[in-house]
Amino acid sequence: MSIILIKKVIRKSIVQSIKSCDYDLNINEKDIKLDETKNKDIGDISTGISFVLSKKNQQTPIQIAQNIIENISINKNLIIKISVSKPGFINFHLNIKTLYENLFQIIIKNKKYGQSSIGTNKKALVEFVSANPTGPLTVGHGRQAVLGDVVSRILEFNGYSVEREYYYNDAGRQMRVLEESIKSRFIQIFDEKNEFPEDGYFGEYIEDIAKDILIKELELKNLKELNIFLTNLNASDKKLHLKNIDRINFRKFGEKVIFNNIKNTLKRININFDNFINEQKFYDDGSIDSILKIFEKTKLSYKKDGAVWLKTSNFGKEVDTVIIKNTGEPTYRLPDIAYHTNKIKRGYDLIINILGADHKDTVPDVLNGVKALGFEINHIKVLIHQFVSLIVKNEKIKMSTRKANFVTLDDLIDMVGVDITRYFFIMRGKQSHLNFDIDLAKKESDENPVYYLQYAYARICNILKFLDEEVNLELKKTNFNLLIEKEEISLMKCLNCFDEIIIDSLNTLEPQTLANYLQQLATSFHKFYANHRVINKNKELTNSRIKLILSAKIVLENGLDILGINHPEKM
RNA sequence: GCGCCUGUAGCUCAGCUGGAUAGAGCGCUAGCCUCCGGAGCUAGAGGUCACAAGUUCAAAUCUUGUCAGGCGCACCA
Repeated sequence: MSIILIKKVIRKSIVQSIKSCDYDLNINEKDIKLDETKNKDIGDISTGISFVLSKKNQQTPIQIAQNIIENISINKNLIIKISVSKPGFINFHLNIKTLYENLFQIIIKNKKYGQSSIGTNKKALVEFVSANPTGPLTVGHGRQAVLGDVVSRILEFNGYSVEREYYYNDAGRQMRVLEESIKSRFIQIFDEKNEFPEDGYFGEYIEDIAKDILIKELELKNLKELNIFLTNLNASDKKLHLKNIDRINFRKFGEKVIFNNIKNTLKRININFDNFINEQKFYDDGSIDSILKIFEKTKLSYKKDGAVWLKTSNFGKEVDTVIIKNTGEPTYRLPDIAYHTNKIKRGYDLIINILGADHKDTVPDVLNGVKALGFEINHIKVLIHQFVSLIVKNEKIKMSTRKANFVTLDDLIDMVGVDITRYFFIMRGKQSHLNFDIDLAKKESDENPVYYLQYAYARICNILKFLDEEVNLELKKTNFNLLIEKEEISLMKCLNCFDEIIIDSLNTLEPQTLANYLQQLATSFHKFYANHRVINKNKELTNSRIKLILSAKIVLENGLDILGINHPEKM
């Protein structure tokens, strides 16, 4: 029986016992907090409920604990022993049979082991990355990309059918600046003195795009040919080439190149989006107009200084917010509201939006706007993650695509590989302000914790290769009772917790919970491996241990699959 | 100035719905392969859990204040 169900049984038994002891306290099962004990000699699961009870009842915690365990009735097949310790804890000792039974379940269920049915027949939408195509994805985007993908995988493991969605805007100010930047670099090819826009995109990729455009214009094959062409150019030729510049669509070309690059990068780290949604859609289908009319009608918006304002002060904000500039152009909030109502109308059971900390303050505006339009928003979850800071020569640098002080996600993948890239971002909580030191990343990549997990997996695969044909591996004939060593038991206990970890990561949507668990599991396996031989002269014991490591293999595999990390059989 | 996030070992970070002796990796010190992979295992050094008060039987965890850092507070997205 899984740890979740065992805990349920314990809670129920405690509540019944408390009632039969006539203690004065209204307590239900949810109030009984159960903890894993650190020291397994004391017990496996403990509770401090006696401390709570001793307050209203004139007895010491120890006395209460004694009373509770004297009056408790609990299935001996699950809990073999209950004890009281020091100031008044009640400790439950698991019956080892439950661990054996769990191994059996793991092997039967295999890839399905640990899955819950919470999301069965439910649809979820996860929106993430959503970077406008103004430059390559940076390690900053990488954090969000991996977080979003793993959140999606957690949902899928729990039965949800998930759509991954990327929302972008290729019409705003950013894109105009991009266009000017490319154009300026293009002109600079012929006229070095041409001024580059002060707030332009300074990255080298802009020059590359400009050159690509020229290569295409001149119908050349590659950069080499272009360089030859340019060295042979005289002054009057240069002017000639700048003459036709207005018919070139710099923005469109740039967008195409950059978007391809972004999609490529995502593909490299095994992230595949189902939908790409362009903001323009909501102008075209009239939803922005109709929302505007509703706001006007319900007096949630008003005109002032030539602009249209949304009364965000009605939602508890200090000031109102402009939704249409005096130029007649909407700010991003309006299409965002339209987009979110569109998400809701598409009928998902769960809508997740992953955003960087810089967007946090806009969330209430959008959600309140959607709510004001009469939509239910309880099934929308917004996950905020903190930034990745770049450490260069021991100094923190804020990454900016515009200022071109960033490390691209592609560079990171080139340096350390896909698995370490993914693991790097999910082994830490999304609220941590990550420091990314590129030199350290290179240096540590050989010693990275992700290898520790993969090594455990590869070791298991390797052992299985040495199996003697004479060993009877029939599951029903397996004598689990032979697994009694300390390391075997702690490995089995670890395996027993997987389903709880899964539920936990579903509730919190924090992937690092799972990453931490897998580290523990790998440790537990490596310790077992170091102390005991799986394949040994005793064929019956060999079979039992094979079942144990097979279970570890299955759980490692299921866990790594959720994290989207490979588990090679050889390293 | 206001709001949100963070401060834990030399470094990078777990632990945070309060529970028993605060953990991991890297780095440092010393051990362990006749034997299924030493990318591993064992032992050790290293901590006023930023600081201060409070709540509690119990605080790294909750509350308040202070200090330090990140991010917001646009007719940018």
